[in-house]
Amino acid sequence: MASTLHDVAQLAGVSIKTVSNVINDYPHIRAETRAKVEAAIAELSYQPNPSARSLRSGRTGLIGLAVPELSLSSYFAELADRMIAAAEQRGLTVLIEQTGGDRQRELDVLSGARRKMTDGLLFSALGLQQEDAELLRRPYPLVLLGERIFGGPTDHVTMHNVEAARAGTEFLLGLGRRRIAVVGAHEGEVIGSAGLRLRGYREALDAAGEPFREELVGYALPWHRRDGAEVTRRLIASGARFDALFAFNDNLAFGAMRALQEAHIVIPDDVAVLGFDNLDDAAYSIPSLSTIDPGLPEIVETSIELLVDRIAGRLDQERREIMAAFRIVHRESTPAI
Amino acid sequence: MASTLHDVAQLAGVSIKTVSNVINDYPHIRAETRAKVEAAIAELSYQPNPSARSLRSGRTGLIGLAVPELSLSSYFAELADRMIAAAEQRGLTVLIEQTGGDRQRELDVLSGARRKMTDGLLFSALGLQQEDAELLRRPYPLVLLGERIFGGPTDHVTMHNVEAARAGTEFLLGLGRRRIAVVGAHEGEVIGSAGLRLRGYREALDAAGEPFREELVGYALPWHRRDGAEVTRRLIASGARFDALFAFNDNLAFGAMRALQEAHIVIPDDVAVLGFDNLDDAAYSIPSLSTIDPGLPEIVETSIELLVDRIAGRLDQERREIMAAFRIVHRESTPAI
DNA sequence: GAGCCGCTCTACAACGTTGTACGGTAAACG
DNA sequence: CGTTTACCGTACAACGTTGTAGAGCGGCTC
Repeated sequence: MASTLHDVAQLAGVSIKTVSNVINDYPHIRAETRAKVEAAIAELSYQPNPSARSLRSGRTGLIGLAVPELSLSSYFAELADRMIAAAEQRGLTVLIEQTGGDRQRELDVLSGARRKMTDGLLFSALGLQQEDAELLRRPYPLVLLGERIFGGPTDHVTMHNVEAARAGTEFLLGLGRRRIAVVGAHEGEVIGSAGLRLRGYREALDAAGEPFREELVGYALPWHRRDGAEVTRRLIASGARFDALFAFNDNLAFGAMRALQEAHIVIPDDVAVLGFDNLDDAAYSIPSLSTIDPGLPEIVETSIELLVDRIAGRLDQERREIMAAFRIVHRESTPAI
Repeated sequence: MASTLHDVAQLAGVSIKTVSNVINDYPHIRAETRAKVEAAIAELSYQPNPSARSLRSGRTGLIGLAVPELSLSSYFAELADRMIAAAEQRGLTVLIEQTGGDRQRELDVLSGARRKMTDGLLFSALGLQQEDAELLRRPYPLVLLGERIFGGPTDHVTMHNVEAARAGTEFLLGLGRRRIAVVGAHEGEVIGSAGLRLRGYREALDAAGEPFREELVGYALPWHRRDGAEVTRRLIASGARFDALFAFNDNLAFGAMRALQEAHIVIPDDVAVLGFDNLDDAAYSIPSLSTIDPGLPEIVETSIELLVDRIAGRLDQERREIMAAFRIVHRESTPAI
């Protein structure tokens, strides 16, 4: 059924290598020869065999994208969606691998069989920790995403977590809110989205001379909608008073809004709500969610660019750490100024 | 860097083919030899080269999953998530391709370069139409998902759209609601999720002796949250009265609920809302969404099973059409009985 | 004890492609 | 006019694996 270079060469009356040269845009081919070959390719509707090509060339045209999961966290679905599109523009195919955010499965991804079939890996870690940094030293192109590890041996694309969380908190303070609950903290975490965002929150409080109130900190792991709802229910039940709520991602915020409304707390009058991620859904929740936009398009373009660069070039050049620009998106869950 | 069968063979003092036999669980190998080989494999941390393997065997271990998109429609993210996990259990890797629901891009997927690097395709079409059925006749394993084409040349896994929509409508009628708006109809569509669900809706009305009111039909394409909101706003603005709303998917329902609440219409007292898909989010919206569960796990398992079967076996055996079982999930957006 | 069978292992070829080396021709140069 | 240079095309080998065929050996059957 499937035709090969050999068939095309025979039909066009040239050598097999000439057909290969035509396909690979080798410059020194007579127009006449090229036309003959192209006609033969069309007639046989020839398509190169990618396995043979990869075997010979050492490149598969595949890149891995390791994420915790596609559903539940819309953030990773949006990330994957954009990554697939961005890769396609560069002639690459994305192969998605789900880790569940589990440390062991993340380690498995790093050395699993799929590393032999991809040219590089975009690695969005959630279970690894700063101490695991050296485990990222691998003999293949690897770009790290996320905020679990900093200063590791690989290129790294991330966001301004501390600054953004600080700006978000300052934004809420600027609205006159003084008792700002947070949802999504992780017990004892220093590095990682939760730790960094909590740090930004505290910095803003300190700068404004507001006390840090432990009773307003809601711990949640993982960061799904249901966790946001549960934590917020507990905060409400604890009797702690708060006039704003900063959720460390939009999913948590959606769940938190749910819990607030159950308790007949009015958003934003009684409690202003701010999220983080600017998911597509944030514009369509009820009320629509004010949130921090971490610059996903920039993250996607940059990380693919870095990976492509590593694939093409040397693995030993200096590592790069890039942070995307953020901005605060003001919607209905925070009062108009 | 990477070691080959050759290296392992040399280290173990056996032939290259013996190593291959060990790896592929060929039964007739002395325990002693096997141990030697396995030690050598471990020492060199040998991993087979998938390109060479594919070239020689004709199998890549990859299967394509074509969906319209991963973000925006959580349904496809959940589908992809489960499909990746189900494939993994069978030693397969899923390669996701996004078509945007565009007919031309769907056709491109059918004959694109990726078909040469996958052993089969799970194809969730949205842009193709019944007339395109014959275009699905392909020389590779192909399982069709969705409801755009019926009776085509391939295996097909779908859901009971008509029956489920009818049951959903009867459920609303059973609550005493008589003026049931629908959101998500497609102008003139007969086959396709929208057409079939509209048919189920009409069948239920007919059976109950209720008139079909054209003014209660909201047309929406695509089926994103924003479309549900827009259509519902128009329905409200038109002055048409309705006491229930049946959205043809959950995203539309979320958008519709948003529009209803904007207009201070109380759910479910003034208007009961029913969705379709049972997304994870449906349990966490405000109010939580009653919806029709189309049996996603069954769809995923079945379609992978069919595809694996085609890959392993003959392509010419009779085509199969399988429908997953559905059920109605009762939550807050419809009144307690 | 001749013949047969099953077990264990090996040699060789092949999958379809691309890199290397080189042969030949025509144009450009000194 | 001889030599270099650019251009166009080819032959061969190699990428790492698995299928096929078969060799060698021991034990079993009759």
